[in-house]
Amino acid sequence: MLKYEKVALDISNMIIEKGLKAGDKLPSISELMEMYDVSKSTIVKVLALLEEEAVIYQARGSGIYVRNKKRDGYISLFTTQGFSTDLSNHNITSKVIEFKECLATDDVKMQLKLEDNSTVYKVKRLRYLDGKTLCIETSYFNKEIVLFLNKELVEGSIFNYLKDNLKVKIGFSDIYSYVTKLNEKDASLLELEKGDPCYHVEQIFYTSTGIPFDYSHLKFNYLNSQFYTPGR
Amino acid sequence: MLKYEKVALDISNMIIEKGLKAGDKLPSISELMEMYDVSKSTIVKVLALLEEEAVIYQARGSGIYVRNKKRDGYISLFTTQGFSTDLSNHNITSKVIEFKECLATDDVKMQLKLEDNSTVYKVKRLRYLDGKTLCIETSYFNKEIVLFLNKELVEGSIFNYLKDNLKVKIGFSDIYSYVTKLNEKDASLLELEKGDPCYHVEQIFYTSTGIPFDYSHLKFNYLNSQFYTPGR
DNA sequence: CAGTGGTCTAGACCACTGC
DNA sequence: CAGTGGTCTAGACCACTGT
Repeated sequence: MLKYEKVALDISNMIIEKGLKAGDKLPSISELMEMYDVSKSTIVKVLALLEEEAVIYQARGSGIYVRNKKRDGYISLFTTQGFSTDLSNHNITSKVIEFKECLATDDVKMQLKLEDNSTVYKVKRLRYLDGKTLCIETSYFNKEIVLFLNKELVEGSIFNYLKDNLKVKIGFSDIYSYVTKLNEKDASLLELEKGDPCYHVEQIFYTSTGIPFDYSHLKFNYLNSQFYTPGR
Repeated sequence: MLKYEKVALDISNMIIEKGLKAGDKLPSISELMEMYDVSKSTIVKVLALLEEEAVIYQARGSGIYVRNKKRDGYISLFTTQGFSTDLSNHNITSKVIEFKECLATDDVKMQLKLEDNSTVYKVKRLRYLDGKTLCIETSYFNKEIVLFLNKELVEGSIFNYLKDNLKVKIGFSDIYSYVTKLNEKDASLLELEKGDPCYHVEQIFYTSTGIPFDYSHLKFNYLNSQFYTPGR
C-alpha cells in the first residue's frame, strides 16, 4: 500500500472514530505533515484524494473540513465499480438467469470494439438489495481479456474474480443512462407492471490500457433504487 | 489563468485540432515537459486533470492516450454545474413559471441548513433543449449567500450571475436521483401523460467554504433526456 | 532492459480567509 | 497580517509495459 493511500485511509478512519460531523475542522496541512512525517506534497495528494471521494473539502485560507455523509439507502452510483462495494448495513445478492458463450451482436461488437464473428460471454443476472429486486443486469465480456468464466464464478462477484484471479486491471468506464417504460418481460422479472418506469444504465468498462472488456446494461426497479453522486 | 490550466487547455485543443481519436497516443511526459517548458510535477498535474475530465487515460509503462468522446445528444450530468455548459451544437433555454421570496419549508430548511423563519428565493422554471421540454427545475436559494435576485436575472443563467456578479465561489454539490411516476400537474408541464416515467435529480450546491446556498429539484422529460458520466 | 508513468521529497513563493 | 491552502520546481527513485 502506498504512503498516500495509508495516510488517506488513516484520516478517513480518524473522522469515523472521532465521530466528526459535516463542517468539523481537521488539522492543518503542516500539522498533518508532522503527524504522519511526510512531505507537504504527499499531504496535498492525500487531501486531493479525499476531496475526490467527497470525504472532505478544502477552503483556501481557512482550513480542511469534513463533508456530508450521503443519505442512507442511496446507492453510490458512478463512484466505485460494480456497486458491490457499498456494503455497509446493506446486502447485495444475485441470481443467474442466463449464462452462455455466443456470437456478439452488432451493438455489442461496437461497444467492445470486436472483430466480426467474435464470441463473447453473456451473463444475465437478477440482483437483489436486502432481498428486494434491485435490477436486471445483462453483461457481455470480451474473451480476449476475460479468458475464462463459468456458471459458478458468475454466481459471485465477477469483478473480484477478474481483479484477483485473472489479474485484469480495471481502468475507467463510460456510463450512459436514460429512462423508459418497462416491457412485459422485464416487468415480470422485476416484479412490476408493464409500462412502469425503468432507469437504465449502460456501462462500458476498460482495462487500464484502454481495452473495453465489459459492456453491461442495468435495468433498475424504480421502487427499490435511489442514487447518490458527489459533484464538483 | 494558472500554468497547469493553460497547458491542459492547450493539450485539449491539440487533440481536437489534430483530429485525434480514442486510443491515439500523445507525447510522453518528458516530451510534454520540453514542449511547454514546465516541470514534471506540473505535467503530472495537468494529466491528472485531463484524466478526471475523461479526455485522456494514462497507462503506466506504455503512454498517454486519447479517450472516447461521449455519444452525441447525451447530457453530461454531474460534471459541470447547471448543465448550461454542454453548449456544443445544442441550445438550452428556459421559461420562468414562478419567482418569489417565501418562508422555507422544513425540507428546504434542512437541506440548506437554515434557521426557523428563514426566507428563501424560490425559482421554478421550465427548461428546453433545442426547443423541446427538458425538465422542470425548482430551486431554492439561501439569501445569506444569494443576496439579490429578481425576475429578469432569473430569465438567464443564474449560476453565471452568481459567479460573475455576486462573486459566489461554488465549491461542491451533493446529488440524489431516483425515478417515479409523474403526477398530473408535472405531466402537463412536461407535455406528457400522468403516470409516465420521470427521472428526478435533487442537487444541493455548496460554496467553496462549505455553506449550502442552492437546493434544486429537477424533473426530466424521459423522452428528451439521456445522460453521460465518465467513470473511474 | 529501455522507456514510460507514478510516488515522494524539500523548499520557494503565491493567494486567500478571518481576525 | 498571521496562518492556511495552492502552485510550481528540480530531482531521486520505484513499478510497470512492450519488445
